[in-house]
Amino acid sequence: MKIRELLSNRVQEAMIAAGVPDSCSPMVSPSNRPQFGDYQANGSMAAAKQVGTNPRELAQRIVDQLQLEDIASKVEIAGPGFINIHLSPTWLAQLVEHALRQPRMGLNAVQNPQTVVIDYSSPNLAKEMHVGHLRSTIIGDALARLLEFQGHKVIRQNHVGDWGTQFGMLIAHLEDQTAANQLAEVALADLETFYRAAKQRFDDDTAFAERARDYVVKLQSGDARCLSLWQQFIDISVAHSEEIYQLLNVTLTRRDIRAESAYNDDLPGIIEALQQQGLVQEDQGAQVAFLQELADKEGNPLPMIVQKSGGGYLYSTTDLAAVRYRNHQLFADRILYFIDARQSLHMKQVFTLSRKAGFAKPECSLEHHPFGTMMGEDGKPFKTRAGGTVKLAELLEEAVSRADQLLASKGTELTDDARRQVARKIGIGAVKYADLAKTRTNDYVFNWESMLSFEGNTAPYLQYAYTRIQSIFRKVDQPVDADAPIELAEPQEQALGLKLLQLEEVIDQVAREAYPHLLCNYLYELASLFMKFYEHCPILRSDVPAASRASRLRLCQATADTLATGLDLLGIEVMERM
RNA sequence: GCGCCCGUAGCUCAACCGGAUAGAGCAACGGCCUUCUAAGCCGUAGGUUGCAGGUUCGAGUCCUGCCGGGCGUGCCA
Repeated sequence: MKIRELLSNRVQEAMIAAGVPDSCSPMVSPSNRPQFGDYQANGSMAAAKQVGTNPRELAQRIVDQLQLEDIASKVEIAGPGFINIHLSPTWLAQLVEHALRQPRMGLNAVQNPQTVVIDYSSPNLAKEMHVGHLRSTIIGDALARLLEFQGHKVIRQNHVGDWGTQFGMLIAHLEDQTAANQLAEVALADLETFYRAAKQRFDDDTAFAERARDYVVKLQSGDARCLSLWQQFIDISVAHSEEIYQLLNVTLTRRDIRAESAYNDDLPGIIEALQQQGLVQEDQGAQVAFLQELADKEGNPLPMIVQKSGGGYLYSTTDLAAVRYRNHQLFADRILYFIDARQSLHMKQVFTLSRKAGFAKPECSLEHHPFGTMMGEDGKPFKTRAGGTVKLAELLEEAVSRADQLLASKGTELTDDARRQVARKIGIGAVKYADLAKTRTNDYVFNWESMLSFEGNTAPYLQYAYTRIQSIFRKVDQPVDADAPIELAEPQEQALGLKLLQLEEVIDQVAREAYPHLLCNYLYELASLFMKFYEHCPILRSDVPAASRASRLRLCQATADTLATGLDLLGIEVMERM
């Protein structure tokens, strides 16, 4: 049940009955102040302008036509023509009861499931995963979970970088290490160190650099020896990534990898297709598409190189091949890219040319959902004190370790073993939530203090709300009456009940706009309303009437389920105790 | 040069196709635990939404100009 949708329909009907053209939106949204009711319809002001009448009078005519007797306790007109709707607590109580009786709190799968390809994480396998990969990985995974929950067919595509000139020096260096009787696994235990060593030799040793370049050519021409070394390198690097994904509670697996190299054989065909359609021309030896759609204000088209003058391909070529594959092999209805905002222009170019070349079907939605950079507290990109990139593995270890120390300092009753489990969920959850809770498109400041202070809009606050509920259930001496009527008598109960019913609206919005912070905000508000309810409405105290107790226990259950579901969509775990 | 993004309380962030008195948390101050986990709740204080114009019944939100910051901009990805 989506209350907003229901009210929108009712108000729209009333507007039409009041003589307003059906192109006018009812503009129903949750009220921002309690005195303005639960929902407000703001459409009559704009409609009055179009009809040429007084907005307050029109609002009155709409209200006269409005059929809400069954669900609203009060409808009033305020200000220049706002229509404020106060919902009936008994009606809300019925809705909560109804939702509780159904699986998944009554959240149904969408009517028209789509095939949605999600391109996210996509680290470069030449190096270890670092903080720069965190946002794409976390946000993309949240959308994958959420769209899957809605019933869409989600195809994860981890477009890892496993090809290119740097692999020449890496496999040359690997060859020397293994020749010196060192196991590949040992040599590659620290990818970052390995990369730096290879780069150092490449820069200092001309003979080595020569061999590295030679290996690039051999690799691309399918030399068995080089391919074998390359494969060893890739396997170990992928294993590193998988470890990170598991620790992060991210759903990506080896099967979701569709590496750059997977498109190698397609690249000549991409260029041919572009040439045949006259979409590219040779310019200074390179194959270039001049995009009039992205021209500057003088009308100069934007150049996009798709093949280098030496015949080599670029990431633009691979991305074009990926669009074609996702359209014509995976049959995508939507393709979501969770890629750094700095690549916005590149994505525009890829999308534009893909459309023109027919790699993307007209009905397929191509969506770049960019995100900002993770900043340190100094306002500059997040780095170690020494100025290096921060390894993701080390960051996550620190998060878990900090959470563990915090648990210890709070005097938790958990056993050491249980505490480690909980520390992992809290630490990892804190890092993920801190990222997810900020508007995706903005840069954001990474700060241990605020994400692990466990106060305010943080994962631990939500997890704590959940454990408080579980604690209540542990203390209940009699079985909970699963059919007890819900009563929303106190204001805190009404506010909580209404919020519980709004999850689906939020999920829909996140699915459309790919902004997980909307779900975070919702969950925080829900937890916050629960805390107020918890403080104000006693449940197990002996002086609480049995009917109130049963009703409140069911509200607790609904809150716990909603929190767990919402957090799960974000890839964050809950625990019974903390 | 051109293009894109950003600028909201001391700090970190919200504000749902333009809506009412711009909201939270942190930090500050004051209350609330012999009773369901105080990682909590209640309250006080804190704002010329970078600046100046414009459109509108109504602008943090849209338009123009300026200031400040970030990023991108033909052979890396």
